[in-house]
Amino acid sequence: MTMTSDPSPRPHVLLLDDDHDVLGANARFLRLNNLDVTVADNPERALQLIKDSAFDLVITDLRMPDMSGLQFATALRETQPLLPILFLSAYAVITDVVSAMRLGAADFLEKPVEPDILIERVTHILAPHQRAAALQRVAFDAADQTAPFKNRVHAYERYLIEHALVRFDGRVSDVLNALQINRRTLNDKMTKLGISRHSLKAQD
Amino acid sequence: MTMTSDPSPRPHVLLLDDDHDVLGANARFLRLNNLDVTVADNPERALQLIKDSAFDLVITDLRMPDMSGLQFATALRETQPLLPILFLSAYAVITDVVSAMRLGAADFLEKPVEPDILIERVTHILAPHQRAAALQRVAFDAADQTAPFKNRVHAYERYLIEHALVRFDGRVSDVLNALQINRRTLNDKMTKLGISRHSLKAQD
DNA sequence: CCGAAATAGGCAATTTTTTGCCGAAAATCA
DNA sequence: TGATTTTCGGCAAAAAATTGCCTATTTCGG
Repeated sequence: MTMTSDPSPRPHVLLLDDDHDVLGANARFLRLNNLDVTVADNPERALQLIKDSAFDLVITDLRMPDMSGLQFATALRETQPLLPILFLSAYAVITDVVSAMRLGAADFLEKPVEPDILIERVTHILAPHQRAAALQRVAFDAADQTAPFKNRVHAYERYLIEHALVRFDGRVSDVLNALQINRRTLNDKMTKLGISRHSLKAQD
Repeated sequence: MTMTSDPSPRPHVLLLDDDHDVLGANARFLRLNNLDVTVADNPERALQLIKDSAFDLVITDLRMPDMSGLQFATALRETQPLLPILFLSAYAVITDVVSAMRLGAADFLEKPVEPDILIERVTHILAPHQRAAALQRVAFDAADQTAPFKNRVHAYERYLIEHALVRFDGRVSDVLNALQINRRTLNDKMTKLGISRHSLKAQD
């Protein structure tokens, strides 16, 4: 799991809304904030676009004519169980929010949304440690139910350590402090689990 | 299935609300529906009760004087990453619902809640297959990023064991086989982590 | 009710993990 | 470059976890 020389370009965001005014305004604003934005004004089109290229985030309205945002998200989840989804809605009721979160929504905002708030939430969702949290769900939830207990615990320990190393850019001392673990113990675990701090440092 | 001489066949529910009228009314109604209900009128008391005995569900108000329902749930999740939580709130805003779901809430209902709806949701949450699904969704990653390494690993171990127990309806022998773990080790871990197989068996 | 099977706790031997201390190697900085 | 900080492995004592054996209790099916 080496993060070699990934140029890490701009995050690719898919924006879905049936209202062209909202669509244009939000797209413009997100682009101003250095995001690569693709727009769709209906769910079918959005699903098609997702099939064709990779996105880092999907932002969708909840109320749309053909298909609700929840139906769209359900369809999306069939092929993309991890892709972060941010819901926007003008007249959200509690049950919609509950349903959206159960589908694994990254966040849920009320329209009209303040541009500053939108950018703040989007940035948060796209932040490395947030993505790592999403990865964690696959890694351990969906993971191999047949693996022995010990292996699964070791996999989780590996995740925790790698995650902390990424978070602190490979600085062991910070990891020690964050995880509240003995230095010697951490070193031993890293050796045993085959973790190298060098391969987890940022490169730019 | 077997309703013979089970010492505690009825699900044990903890009801937390600072309003004594609401507390009494809901408790009475839940008891009429064959649930074993314990009440608390403040979060500290609730946390103490949970430390002392095993519950199958916690129902809590969101707005309370000393500590919000979200703070309460956060504290609860430190020791009980899997215990289903049902939130009730009169003036819920979207962000509260999002936060609650992120803490692994089983459901979120608006006050005043129709007794029939309440019972329907509670029954649904307590259904074995629902609990299994909740285990997969919430799990351990609700634990905060600042918790010590050891605590997080323990939370994960707890998750694995509780998940397996639910999956096999409390049959330890099947859990041993699935997790490929020594029987003695499993028993010790369950004791140390405070896991009871009885509270994870199916019941109706 | 009885007998068989499953479950769980006490105990002690064994194994593994954790920890502190030492010094060496590597990275960082002035 | 040289000084300082950070990282890391060897070693051994201490602590904790794992395991097997034995037995008590509970559960289950007649």
